[in-house]
Amino acid sequence: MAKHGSELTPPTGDVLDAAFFDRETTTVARELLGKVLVRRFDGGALWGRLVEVEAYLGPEDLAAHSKGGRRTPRTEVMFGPPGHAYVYFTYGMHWCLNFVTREAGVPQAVLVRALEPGPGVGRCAGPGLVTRALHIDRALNGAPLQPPDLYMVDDGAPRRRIFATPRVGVQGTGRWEKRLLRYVVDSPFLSRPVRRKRLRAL
DNA sequence: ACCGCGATGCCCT
DNA sequence: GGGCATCGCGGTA
Repeated sequence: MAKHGSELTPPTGDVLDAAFFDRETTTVARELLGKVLVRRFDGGALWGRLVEVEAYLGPEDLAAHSKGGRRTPRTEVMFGPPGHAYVYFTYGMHWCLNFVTREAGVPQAVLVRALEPGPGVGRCAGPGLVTRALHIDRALNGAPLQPPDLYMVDDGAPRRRIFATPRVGVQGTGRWEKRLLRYVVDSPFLSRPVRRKRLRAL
């Protein structure tokens, strides 16, 4: 009996590989919706289905940590190859999980903002909650998105209608704060409700 | 429903 | 030292 995590088996299917992440970041972000994030540790497994993500398009994107090509110890993994985890710490208490996209040298990423939690998984309606529920922290920064520790699975679930909104918590970045780079599917597990009227279908 | 605010620590053109 | 890709709470409505 494992100490932590569920005893149940996570969904199986194709594991998303580096080629999946080595594409337009907005495309990757949209296609990630409905796929399953799996976290294994201590012999247990935790997982959830992605329902909310955001694209960060540095260096142009003034809301991205990699804006202006900023290359620092924190942003370093975003300059690396696609299909790796970028995990950063914010507000003194929260970790945020991103997936690095595009080829090495192009510092872009997709932020995981909300999941529909699998069995035994706590609330995942927000980036800080996702990492807390799945036990994700600095130890996974730079990790490849491959079994066993952390990976994405396409279990063949049907695609759902995708909507786009401005990104959460992005201000003072001119046109970037208006761009529709947050992608969601209709779900009760979003980090914040989306007004039907403002939804823009893709 | 929206709004303000405190917690808390790392980052840094 | 100021800001931060957040969260949960408590107030007002």
